[in-house]
Amino acid sequence: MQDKGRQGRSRDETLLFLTDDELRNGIEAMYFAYRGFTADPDRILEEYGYGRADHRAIHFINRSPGMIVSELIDILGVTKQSLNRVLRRLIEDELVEARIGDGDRRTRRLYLTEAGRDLERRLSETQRGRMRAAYRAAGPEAVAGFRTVLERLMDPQYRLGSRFRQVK
Amino acid sequence: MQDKGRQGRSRDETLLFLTDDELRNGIEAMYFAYRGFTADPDRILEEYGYGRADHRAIHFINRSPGMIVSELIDILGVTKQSLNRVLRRLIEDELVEARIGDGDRRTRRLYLTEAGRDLERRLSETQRGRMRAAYRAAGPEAVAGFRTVLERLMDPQYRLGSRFRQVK
DNA sequence: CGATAATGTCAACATGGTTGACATAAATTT
DNA sequence: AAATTTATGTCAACCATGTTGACATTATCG
Repeated sequence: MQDKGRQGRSRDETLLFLTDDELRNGIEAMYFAYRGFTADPDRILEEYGYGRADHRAIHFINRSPGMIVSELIDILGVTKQSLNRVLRRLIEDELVEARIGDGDRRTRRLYLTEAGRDLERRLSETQRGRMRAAYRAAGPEAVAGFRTVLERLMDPQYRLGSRFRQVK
Repeated sequence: MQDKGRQGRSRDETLLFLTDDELRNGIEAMYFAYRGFTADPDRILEEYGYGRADHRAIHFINRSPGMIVSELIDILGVTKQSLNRVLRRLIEDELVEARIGDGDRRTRRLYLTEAGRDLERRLSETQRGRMRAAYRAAGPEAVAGFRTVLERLMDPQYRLGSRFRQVK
């Protein structure tokens, strides 16, 4: 945290939070925080024989019920083959239901079944629990900062604001 | 961001940042931010035929040169077999050097070679670039909040303070 | 000397990604 | 109406990265 590693860019304000050291600390913090953040759901998923990929599908289907397959592919950033392997099992296991699209009958609208919502709730509860504890300990201003930086770290099309009003 | 989904727990202060909705937004933000955050290094690694596991090993060896294998295993949270597969290749490719421990000759002290440091620098530069842009756009107070929440999200033994003075 | 510790290695397996090729049904364009 | 495009599904092969279990070597410790 000392003042070292500063290049030519030093204005007269305190830009210490932009030193390479601070940036490296932030990078490491992201790594460890993400790991902690996924640890609890991973344990639950293991009971069911599911993995993180299943969790993500469940999360986003719950978040936007009626989403079609190609939208989910875009959000997850995986190939249709990869997603299909996941979806096929979730549908077989009756956690997810795929209904034929009303307008465009080529599409499949995805919904969680009651059992799907139950698992989602279990997964989400532990994760929200950890998030809530972190938020509570850090306080509202820290949380606002946390969210601001996260939004800036993601690729712009995934920012909360952009995600549900695509231009296309 | 409206006032909905609040349960019985509402004190008279503004606890809106603890609503399930806000928590879910935070969870999603972590997911997308982590993805953005790893995207640039992933592209570079692909050129070399390396993956994220190699990146992590390189990162931590650079961070603490002379670290022994078992310490790296603990930090990464993987098995020795898994790490060994990664290390073997990095050593063969002469990005990492493993020297016999001075005191305890059973141990191997790990160091990046010149080539290893070069790759580390390339990987780190893009990642720091993104982090710097996010930090700069968000400002120092947001950054402080970001770091506070991240520290709370990780398992306690990985917090920056704890990591280099283990009780053991 | 015997037990323990640090490391390495082989093999088998699981998860979750990829690419490529092909199939079907429905919508859209010509 | 026919041709093309789109949305989805499927098979197969492959890769990266994790796991468990078994075993070997070398060095340290009691």
